Amino acid sequence: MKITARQQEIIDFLQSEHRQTGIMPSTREIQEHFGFASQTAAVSHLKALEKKGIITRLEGKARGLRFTDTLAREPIIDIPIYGAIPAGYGDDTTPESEGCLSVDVNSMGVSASAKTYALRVRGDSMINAHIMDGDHVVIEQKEPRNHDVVAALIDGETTLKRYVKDSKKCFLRAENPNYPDLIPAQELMIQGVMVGLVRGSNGGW
Amino acid sequence: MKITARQQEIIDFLQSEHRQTGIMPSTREIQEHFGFASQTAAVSHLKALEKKGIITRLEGKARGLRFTDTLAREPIIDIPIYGAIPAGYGDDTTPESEGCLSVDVNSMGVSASAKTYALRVRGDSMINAHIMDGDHVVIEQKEPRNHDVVAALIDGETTLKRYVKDSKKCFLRAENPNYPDLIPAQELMIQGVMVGLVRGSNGGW
DNA sequence: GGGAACACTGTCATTTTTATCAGGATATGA
DNA sequence: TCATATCCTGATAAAAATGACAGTGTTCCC
Repeated sequence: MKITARQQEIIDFLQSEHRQTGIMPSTREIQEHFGFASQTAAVSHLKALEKKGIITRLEGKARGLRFTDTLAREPIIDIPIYGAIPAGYGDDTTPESEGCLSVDVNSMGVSASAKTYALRVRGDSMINAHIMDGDHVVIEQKEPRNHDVVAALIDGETTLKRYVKDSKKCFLRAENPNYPDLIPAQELMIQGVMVGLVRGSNGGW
Repeated sequence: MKITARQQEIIDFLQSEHRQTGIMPSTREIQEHFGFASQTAAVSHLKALEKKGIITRLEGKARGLRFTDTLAREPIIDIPIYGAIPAGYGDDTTPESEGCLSVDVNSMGVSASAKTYALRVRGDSMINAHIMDGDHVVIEQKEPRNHDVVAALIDGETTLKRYVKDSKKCFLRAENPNYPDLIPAQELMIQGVMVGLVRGSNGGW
C-alpha cells in the first residue's frame, strides 16, 4: 500500500492545519483548500487514508480525525526548568520556571506520574560523571540510593553531588578533584535524584 | 483569576478526552459527561475558561478548542533512533528505526526543518567529550566545522569522532587515549554533526 | 445590601459537518 | 480485457455542533 502524491498532499495539509490551529480541518475546509468542486472528494480521500492506516476516523464526530501513529508515540511530559531552587521548595510554593523541557517518557525513562523537574548545571563539579556546564539534568523527587547523583541544597543553592553511603554514614561527593570531597549528608536537604540529562547545541558545550 | 474546582473538573475532562481520542469534546459531550440538563452550561464554562486564558476557542468551528499553552510549547520533533547506519544512507533508503526520541526544538536547539537523527552510543571512545556508553546523540546532517563532534562511517559502522582541521588537512580524533588518534578524514564519509545529547535512566549509566 | 462572578435550566435558530447515492474519467495490474 | 483503485463532480439528507436569549439560585466581596 503506497501513498500517492495527492494523498501525501492531503496528509501534509492535515498536519500543518493541526499544528497551526490545534484541531483537524473539516472535510469542507479540505475541499476549499484544494479547490474541489465537491466535498465528496475530501471525504473519499480521507476514506482512502483510513484504509491505508494513516489516519483514524471517529465516525459521526465533527473533525473526528487523528493520525494513527500520533497515539502510538509515547506521551510527552513537560519538565519545568529551574535555575536555582529556593530553600522552601516542596511546601506548595512553585518556584519560578525558566522554561520547559518536553521529552517523551520513553527516551528519558521517567514515568509520567513522577515528580520531576530540570536543573541547568552550572560549573564543572560533576565533570567526572560526564555532566557538563550548561547541561540540563532531570531530577526526580525520590529517595537516593547508593552512588546516585543527587541534587542537594547547600547554602541556599542547589548543586549536584554523588551520594555515597558506607557502612555507617552518608556522604555527598563532588566528581571533580578540585572540589572538596565528602560532605556529611545529614545536614543537607536532598531534593531529588538525577534520572536524565539533556545537552543541546544552545547549552554551551 | 483563580480556577474554581468545577472549572478544574472541566479542564481535566477536556484533557483526558483529548488524550484518549485525539480530538476535543463538543459542548454536547461535555454536557452529557457532567449530566447537565442544558448544553448552555457547557458553553458558559468554556467561555469562563477562555476568559481566564486557559483555553482558546475558534469560533464557528466544531470542537474548536485548544489549550492556550499547548501552542505556547515549542513544537516537538520526532527524531528517529538508529542503532547503526548502513553504508548507503542518504540515497532515499530509510534505515530501520529503533524507536523515536521526541524533544521540543527549544531544549535541544535544533531547528524543526533540519535533517536529524539520533544514534545510540556504544563504547567509550568519546568519554573525554563526556559522551557515555548508552547515551543518545542527536546528529544533524550538515558540514562539520573545526572541533565539531561528528558521526563518521568507518568500516561499515558509524562512530563518533572529533573533527579537527589543521592548516593543511582534516582529521578525526577519538576522545579517549586508548583509541587510535588521527584518522585522515578524506577517506571517510562524515554523516553529520552532533548537536545534542540525551541520557536517560534506561540508557545505562 | 448591591454588584459580580459562578453554576446552572430550558428553548430555539442557525451553521457546520458528516455521510451517502449516482455517476465520469483515467490509470494500473492480473 | 476486466477488475480495481484513484480522483474527481453534483445533489441532497441528516446529524452534529455552535451560539444566543431569558431566566433561577448561590456565594463572595466591597
